Amino acid sequence: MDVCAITNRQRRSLRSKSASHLQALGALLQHSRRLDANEILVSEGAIPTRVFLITDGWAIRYKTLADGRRQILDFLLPGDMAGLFSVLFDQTDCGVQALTPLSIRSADANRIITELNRSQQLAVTLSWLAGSAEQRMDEQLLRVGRRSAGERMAHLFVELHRRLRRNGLQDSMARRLPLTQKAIADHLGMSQVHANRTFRALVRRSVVALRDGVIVLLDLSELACVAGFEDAYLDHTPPLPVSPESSCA
Amino acid sequence: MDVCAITNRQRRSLRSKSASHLQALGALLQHSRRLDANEILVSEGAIPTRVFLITDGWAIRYKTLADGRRQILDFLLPGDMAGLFSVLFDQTDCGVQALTPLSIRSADANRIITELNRSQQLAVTLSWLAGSAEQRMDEQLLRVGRRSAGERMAHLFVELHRRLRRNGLQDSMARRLPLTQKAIADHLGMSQVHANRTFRALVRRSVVALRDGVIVLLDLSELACVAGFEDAYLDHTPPLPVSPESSCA
DNA sequence: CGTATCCTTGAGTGTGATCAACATTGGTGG
DNA sequence: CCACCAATGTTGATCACACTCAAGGATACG
Repeated sequence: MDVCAITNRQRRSLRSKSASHLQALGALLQHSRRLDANEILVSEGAIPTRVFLITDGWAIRYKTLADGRRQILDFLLPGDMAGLFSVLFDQTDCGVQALTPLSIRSADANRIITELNRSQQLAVTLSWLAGSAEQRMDEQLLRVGRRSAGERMAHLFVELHRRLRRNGLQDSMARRLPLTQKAIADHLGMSQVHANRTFRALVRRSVVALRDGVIVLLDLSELACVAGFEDAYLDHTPPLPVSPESSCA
Repeated sequence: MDVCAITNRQRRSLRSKSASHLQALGALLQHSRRLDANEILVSEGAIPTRVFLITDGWAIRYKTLADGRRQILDFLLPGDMAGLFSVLFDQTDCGVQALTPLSIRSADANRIITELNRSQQLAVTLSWLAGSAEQRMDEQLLRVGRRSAGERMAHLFVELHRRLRRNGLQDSMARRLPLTQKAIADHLGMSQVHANRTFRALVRRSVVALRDGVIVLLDLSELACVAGFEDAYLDHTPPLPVSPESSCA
């Protein structure tokens, strides 16, 4: 009997249990709310008090420097959670802000901590979410640190498309990204002007377009090619049970 | 009674429990081993089979692109763990390599998974470690994305010093960084040549020096100043129980 | 309408990359 | 012990990618 096979079975079991407990975690988040675009959910350095689930719209996790330079660490899409790890600490290390009008559900940090102490599985689920998040951060770091501007942007677009699809959106919807060029710039570590020029270059190659202020992905395989996208790094880390209609899009 | 105070008490309790379970986790890692510099512990894309604790020496977590460009995601110092989150997935998203001669202790992934299913607290501890790691990654992303070369390098040095001290090293030892300029470059997203020039500039200001191939930090407060170091982002995330002299202003 | 936000484009500048050469060190084998 | 090689650090010259500054156009909103 292969040791590795045993491990894999255990992993699968861990994962499916986590998936079901993710539902349980979702059930804790009762309180619904809507926010306008640009509204701040969590400010940098605040004391964490609530945990959020994005049910509709996009948000960002970000950090800023004293002189105003901003880095968008991560985009939060429908189905993603926010503030989950900060719950364990006294201070949030980054802010969270709505990028579009937003629908969220949330719960008090107390509630989550209590539950965390009680439920074995919730804790495992949390580790698992943390692991997924870290994999994304790793990829993002490689992107910013070692790829050219064009590669960075194409790569980001492909990743967002995959995440949207995985979170349950139709392909046609997953191709529509409500991003400003400033936001892209702040995520990819470049100036807004340069983001524009880089974007224009992709438009000229007909792989993307800008329609009504929304970025539309036209040619995903060409985009993946430009990006030098190394496949499947997202595929083995589904944060939600791959149920047909898992989300609330 | 302030809700926030309750939360904080719960947090503290969670944290101290995690701290003690970190010891327990360490106890699981029985198997000792030594490696030469540059030896690879985990190759990229491998199936995770073991979890490591660095007991002496430095290692790196890294990713590479097809054409050889490399990004060092994180430095692993004595007292740090590796491979802990990958255990939950089928594939490691990054490689781990010794930077100096290395002493490690390790355990089989099976063992960890089994324990994870059994021990409530281990899972919480894992989440907590994941949270700390994520905070570091966030800071690293801000560094690479939004800081100038000089700021980046100074900031990295300050962070490494603090981490070394927090992991229990004497100040004089924590000022000695066994880094090649290529490694620094690959971590900060710049060329080796530029890393050299940037480093030289710091040497000229007498804040650092190179002695016997080891980088020595001379003036930490000046270094923090050059870095625009925003204080204390590491201080509230001690991975070990907060010992009396944890801080170093 | 005036103001704000975002996109677009041009011009000039500079940070950082690339290429190349050389010094120094440490290790290896003849 | 010396010759050789592989890493690493250092420096110069050249060039390109990306930044800043600036200005104008489009759209939305009060």
